[in-house]
Amino acid sequence: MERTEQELRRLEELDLLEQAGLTAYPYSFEKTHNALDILKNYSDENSAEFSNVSIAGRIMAIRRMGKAAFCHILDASGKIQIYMRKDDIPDFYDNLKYLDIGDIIGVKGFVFRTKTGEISVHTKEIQLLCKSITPLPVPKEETDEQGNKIIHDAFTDKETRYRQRYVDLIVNYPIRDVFIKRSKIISQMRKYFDEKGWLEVETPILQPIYGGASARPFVTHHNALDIPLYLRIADELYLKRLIVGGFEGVYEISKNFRNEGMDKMHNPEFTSMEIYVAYKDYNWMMEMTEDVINTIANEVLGTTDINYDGKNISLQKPFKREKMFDLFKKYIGKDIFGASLQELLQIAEENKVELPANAPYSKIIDEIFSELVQPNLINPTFVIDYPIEISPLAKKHRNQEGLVERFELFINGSEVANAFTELNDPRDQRNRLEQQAIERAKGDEEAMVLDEDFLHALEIGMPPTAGLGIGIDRLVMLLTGQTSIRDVLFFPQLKPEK
RNA sequence: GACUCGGUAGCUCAGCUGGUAGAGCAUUAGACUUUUAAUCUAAGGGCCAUGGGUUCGAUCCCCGUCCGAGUCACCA
Repeated sequence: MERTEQELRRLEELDLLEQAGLTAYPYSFEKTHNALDILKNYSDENSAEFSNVSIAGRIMAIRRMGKAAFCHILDASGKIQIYMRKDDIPDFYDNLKYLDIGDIIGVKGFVFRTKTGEISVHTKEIQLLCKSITPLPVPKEETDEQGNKIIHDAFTDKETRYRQRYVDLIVNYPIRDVFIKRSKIISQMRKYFDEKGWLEVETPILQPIYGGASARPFVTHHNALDIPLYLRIADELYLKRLIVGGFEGVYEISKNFRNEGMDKMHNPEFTSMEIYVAYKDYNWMMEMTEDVINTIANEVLGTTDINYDGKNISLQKPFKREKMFDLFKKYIGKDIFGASLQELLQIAEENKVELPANAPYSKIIDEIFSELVQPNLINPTFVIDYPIEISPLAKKHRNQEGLVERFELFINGSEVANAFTELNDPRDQRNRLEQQAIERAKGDEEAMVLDEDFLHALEIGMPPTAGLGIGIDRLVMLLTGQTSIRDVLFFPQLKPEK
């Protein structure tokens, strides 16, 4: 391994510190406060309560001035300034020159306010808790007259930020808010479902037959069984088996895997939430969906008004509800319900919607929708009643031939949720999956695979059920203002280096 | 997968019409006991992503490769 000049120097310093009798990697440290506890609660009146604090954190800046020094340390709550004088720590002070940005220290002392007014900790005892060998990027932070923070030499290289997220989290400290919000969004969602009495469950990730969505899977191999296994593309079919089994509300928050392209909206592994509730239909599910999103926004953000990508979006319920074919009418000026393949192709051509060669009917509808309608759906909109061809797991519409009871929720032109009144007539389900098998035989790699055991479960009998899937990553993007999925994942998929 | 842009010091970047590199921060040495982008003085640090080509000579021009970003395509 090649080491840089700075790393070699730090390794030497580490030796020197150890020769001086210090432990560079001790086992624990007793903290009494976080940086934020002190900054928020300290005042000149109650300073006595802060006469003996113990804090720890990573050195982010150090200013040595002869026989006194200042540094800023960063802990999980934020940054705080430390003041050190040779008089107070005579034994340690000479070692200060061997401390670097990136080292972790523990400090005991009293809180005070400096001449310039910054709340700081005056060190009485100091201990090295971890010596850092590899230098961190060193951005500088300036506060201008208006109190705005200006970052100089920010650590901006996306590739390194994603590959070394641990560095990114330290140096670009504010990004941790996105991940904290992500965690809160998920726990609020869980809380909402748990309070309703629905059961969080786990179903197989390794599946002998994949299903529940139209996508290409990852394939792996089980050695002992000597069979191929697929990483799940959706939870749907297993969760419905559990409804058959007698649970009346089950949900799962989990990773799905799709072997497809990656871009700002797609990562090969992504998190989704799927929930199935017995005796309900998609109308009920729409209300539940807007309620859960509304609740999460209020709990996590404290508001339902968000700004995303320069657009103001209201998550106030109720959300708009639009029938899919009404939207077609609205945005292409034509009723295409029941249109022939020829007519659809013509519309696609007129509107410059590009289609793959020999696209099936369902694909064309889908393309026309995503090109001409979807981008217009900025405020939350439930698009309801889809053509049967593109929804093989949804129940036939109770009033209208050729449609199913399905909705998708679009916000800012992007799909956030997908739901239907679940198809529970085993005869119809078999027909539809057989139709998929035909599409598959014709070369549609994404068409669903027929799962006999799933059909068997439906033949045992599944009560009327409503099902919903929410793309957690996209919801998090929306609620945190991020425009790339990579920025809501700690470790987005990248090509291996070299 | 296609196109565009990018890869130069630990970090952020500059580098002219081709003449083998520059700044700030970081680092090192010195000064400084309330600094805060600390300051002042001095110094070190580079296989210019990578492999070829053109040229007397390539960070720069040409071709290939790798990695990333963006757009499109594929894809919910």
